[in-house]
Amino acid sequence: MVISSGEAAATKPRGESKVNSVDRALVILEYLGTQTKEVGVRELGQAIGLSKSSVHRILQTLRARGFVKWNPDNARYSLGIKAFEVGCGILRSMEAHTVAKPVLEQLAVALGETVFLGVQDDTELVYIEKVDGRRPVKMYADIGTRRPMHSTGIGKALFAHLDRAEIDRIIASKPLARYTKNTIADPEALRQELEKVRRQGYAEDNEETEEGLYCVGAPLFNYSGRPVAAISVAVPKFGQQQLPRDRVIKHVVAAAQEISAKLGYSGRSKNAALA
Amino acid sequence: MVISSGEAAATKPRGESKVNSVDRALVILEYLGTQTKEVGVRELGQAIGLSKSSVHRILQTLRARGFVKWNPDNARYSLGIKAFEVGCGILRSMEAHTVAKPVLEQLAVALGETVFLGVQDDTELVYIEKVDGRRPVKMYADIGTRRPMHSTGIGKALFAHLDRAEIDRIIASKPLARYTKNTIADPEALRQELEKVRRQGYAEDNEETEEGLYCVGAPLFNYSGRPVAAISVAVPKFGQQQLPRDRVIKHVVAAAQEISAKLGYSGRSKNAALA
DNA sequence: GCCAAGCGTTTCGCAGACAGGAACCGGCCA
DNA sequence: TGGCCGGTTCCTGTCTGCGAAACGCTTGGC
Repeated sequence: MVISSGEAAATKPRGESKVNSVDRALVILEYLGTQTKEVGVRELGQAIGLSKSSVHRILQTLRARGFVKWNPDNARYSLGIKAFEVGCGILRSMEAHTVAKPVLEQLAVALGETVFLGVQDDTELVYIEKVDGRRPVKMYADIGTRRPMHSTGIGKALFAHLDRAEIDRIIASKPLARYTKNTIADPEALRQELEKVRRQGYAEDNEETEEGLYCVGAPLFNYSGRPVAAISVAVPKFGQQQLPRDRVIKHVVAAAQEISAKLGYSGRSKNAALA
Repeated sequence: MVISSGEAAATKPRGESKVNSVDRALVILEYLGTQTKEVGVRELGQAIGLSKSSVHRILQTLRARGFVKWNPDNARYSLGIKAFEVGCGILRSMEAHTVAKPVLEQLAVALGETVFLGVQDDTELVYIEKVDGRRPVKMYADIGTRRPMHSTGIGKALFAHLDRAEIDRIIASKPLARYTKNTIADPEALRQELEKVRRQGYAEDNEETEEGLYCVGAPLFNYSGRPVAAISVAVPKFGQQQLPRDRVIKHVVAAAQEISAKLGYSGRSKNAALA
């Protein structure tokens, strides 16, 4: 069923029925997820525009289920372990993660650099796994972090293998943010870059997200030829990094192909299969 | 509100105020977290005892915030990436995780076995990090998994360093489940075991959770001397495993002490500080 | 040692949001 | 083709959840 053409018109007038209090609870969870420190009821209410009592009542509910932790010493709230437990459930149902992890670990050892696994979420990308390399410094990104699709190795690797319509949608969704002087912030240039990435089968991020950081990303395909995730290796440009590009690229592409094969990918794309 | 304060209700003056729909939404999230496959509205409603329309309305709300993903092909629901993203927020605010991870990776390389990091959550323990060793088989546990405190290396290492009252509370909370013939299921025997663990500074799990699996766990203390987490190494007893116990124990304890030191632990316990 | 300010918690009456049965729609299978 | 199963939408009475205000408690300034 491909009704992508009229979906905007068809889905829009449809009842946007939602439950107010549930929505508020989710906003609270989101907010707590961004905070590294415990927060108070009032502060929380002010941050998200709700009355103290409403926030308090919802927090009690979240607490009763373990999604929120309450510190009896200062009566402040923070995210509970249950939130983590539930969120991790997604990894168990994601075959790509299970299959990819051991390969990522080999890759990290072979190259000695930090390796990432990421998936697309709407118009952005979320890192879902990270294996550190031998380098002491390694705070480029963390599991659960969100990044744009156009500036990272993983992002571009995924981006390039989407349908034309999907690419258009993402590019149109918001202006391409610029992070460094190398960031590709022009839509037309990005399209050309994606075309190149698609042809060569891997993506390079040459200080496009962060100064001094070079990344190589490659997509993972499942049995149906859909790009379900992507991996990347981050190589700092500081110091004397002897790793030649070719070597990094070769390893990343090989690892990606190994994972794709384990996911049942036979080399044919989704588009070809549907045509 | 009906005047219920007349008699027995006086025992419940404590505000048990909670928001019904939020609670239901959390139940839905919990349920989705346990499923590896997408579920339908009706199935979900039956599983948690709610009407189709209520479930649907809540799912729409969760979906709008990205906590739930909707598969347009089969119109089924599953956990959304946002749930993962939010849940991971807890790792960023947990110093022990950040500090421990590189040490765990060294440990995994040094011993070639799988290493875990876990924290206490009420009466149980939750794994929050895992670094695989070189062995091919390694499906003992996964990140986000819950385990009892009395049968695992990590669990006993944490358990042993809690306050007396806390130990009593956890033991009293539910009967000690037996998993293998070695599981310590007797409260008194467990107390003695914990005393031993506390004295020697590490915990051994000799096939107490799973047949054929030997683990060594050690606690991590923060600046205030509180046991905030614990690490463990799992060694399969199958095949020819040459790793002598002493070597595993030495490495685990050393790694735990290194992490504790980085967390500001100076060697004095919380109890001593309070006395 | 006092008072004031700020915090989290609790109360309470009313508005209106929510629950859930039932109808509707569309796809799948026999 | 007809029956079934599941998702979505509609509608109404009920009871839930909202938020201003009151309540204790702790803190810090004078």
